Amino acid sequence: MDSADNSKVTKRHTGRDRVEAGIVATAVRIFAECGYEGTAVAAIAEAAGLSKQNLMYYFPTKQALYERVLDDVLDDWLARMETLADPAGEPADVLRAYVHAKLRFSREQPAASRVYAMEMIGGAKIYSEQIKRRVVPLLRRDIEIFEQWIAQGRIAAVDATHLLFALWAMTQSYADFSAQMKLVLGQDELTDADFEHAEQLITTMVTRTIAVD
Amino acid sequence: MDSADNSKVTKRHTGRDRVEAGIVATAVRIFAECGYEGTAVAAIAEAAGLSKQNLMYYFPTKQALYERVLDDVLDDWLARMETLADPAGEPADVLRAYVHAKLRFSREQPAASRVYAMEMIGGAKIYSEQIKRRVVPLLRRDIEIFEQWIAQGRIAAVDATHLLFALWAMTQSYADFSAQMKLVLGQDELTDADFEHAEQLITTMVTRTIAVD
DNA sequence: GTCTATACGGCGATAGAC
DNA sequence: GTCTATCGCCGTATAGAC
Repeated sequence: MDSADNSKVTKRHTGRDRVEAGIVATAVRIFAECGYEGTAVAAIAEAAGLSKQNLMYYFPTKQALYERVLDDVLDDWLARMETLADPAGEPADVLRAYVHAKLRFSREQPAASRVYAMEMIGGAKIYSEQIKRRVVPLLRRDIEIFEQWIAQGRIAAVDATHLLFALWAMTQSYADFSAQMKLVLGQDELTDADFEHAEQLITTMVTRTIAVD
Repeated sequence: MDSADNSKVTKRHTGRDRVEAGIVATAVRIFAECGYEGTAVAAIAEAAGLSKQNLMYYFPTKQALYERVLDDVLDDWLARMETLADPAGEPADVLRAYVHAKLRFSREQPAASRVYAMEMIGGAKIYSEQIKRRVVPLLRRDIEIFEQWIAQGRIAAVDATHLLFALWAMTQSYADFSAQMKLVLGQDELTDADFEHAEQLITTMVTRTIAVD
């Protein structure tokens, strides 16, 4: 369970951990591009540089690999997010940092974001229990912090739950809907400048939304 | 191409059109739930009440059916959206109507929204040409209208492109991420009240964002 | 641990009778 | 237009040699 052991110092299982990490890294990309059913284990194996049968020595089933991919996605995302919400901090600063971190995740790990999004859109048939355990409590805690701020008159009285949904949606979309954005912008890729403009606009929206009159 | 002929008055092809419409309506739901590759043609056929082979008489290939589904999704969405953007109208009113219409689409046609979203997340490998032809021009026109408003000083000077992306993301997410929202809210379904709160929050955000100082 | 070979099922698509 | 029958491929998973 404590599989977030990426340090090169650790010697135990070095070989196996390295191989697994390589497989997972490749699998994230292909699952994101083709979806769960659309992905062939053989395609992941080939891209990762081993045989299909050898891959299935490390991950006995396709679903096991898929769940491991989602585990790692959550590990990465939670590690970036857990320190952020500080009830005592200045709300505008906290929210700015929140937007920045979430947008950075969309920028740096778009495949991770997309795999998670596809699982959600399909109704989280495989992974809903993990989401309930690991994600929902954090989101509820964030909502509570927003509501404390409102009760203390530190931000305007808006719907805290839907404010969080809005934050999530706006930042997430720069990974999930980048294909459409690229078409609108007439670009092959989203650039650093695009992400800076996005961050500025979203931050502006949030700041003006929570400003007390 | 001019397949948007739903009037019951039209007698030609009545039988065939009815059957096709039934198939498409069923297919939208199943594609949304299982994805393109995860969907078996036989599953659609059974749910629609005919044999797989008979379905393939109406739609020769799975991909043809899928494209038809996306065509109909776009038809519905465009019909709801095309009359909205009015450069002469009051910006706040236009944007309120935009949010209302898009959110209503997420409420009434979540499956349609999800099929479209899944196609986008996967990189629009099948449907990007249609999106380029039918969607992108409309989005660009909306962005231009926002920029006119800014040039005229009728709304605050924000990034028009990313404002549109934000609008799209926030409204879309109530269809695409409803699974996660339901988990956070602890509800089996999103209710009318949830959508009203969403609309109020999003409208508030947009209104405060565009307000001139 | 890695490879070869193969079992097994599911699915898209086609052919042809009625 | 609808049905029965079937082909052929692909993909997961397993067995067993090295």
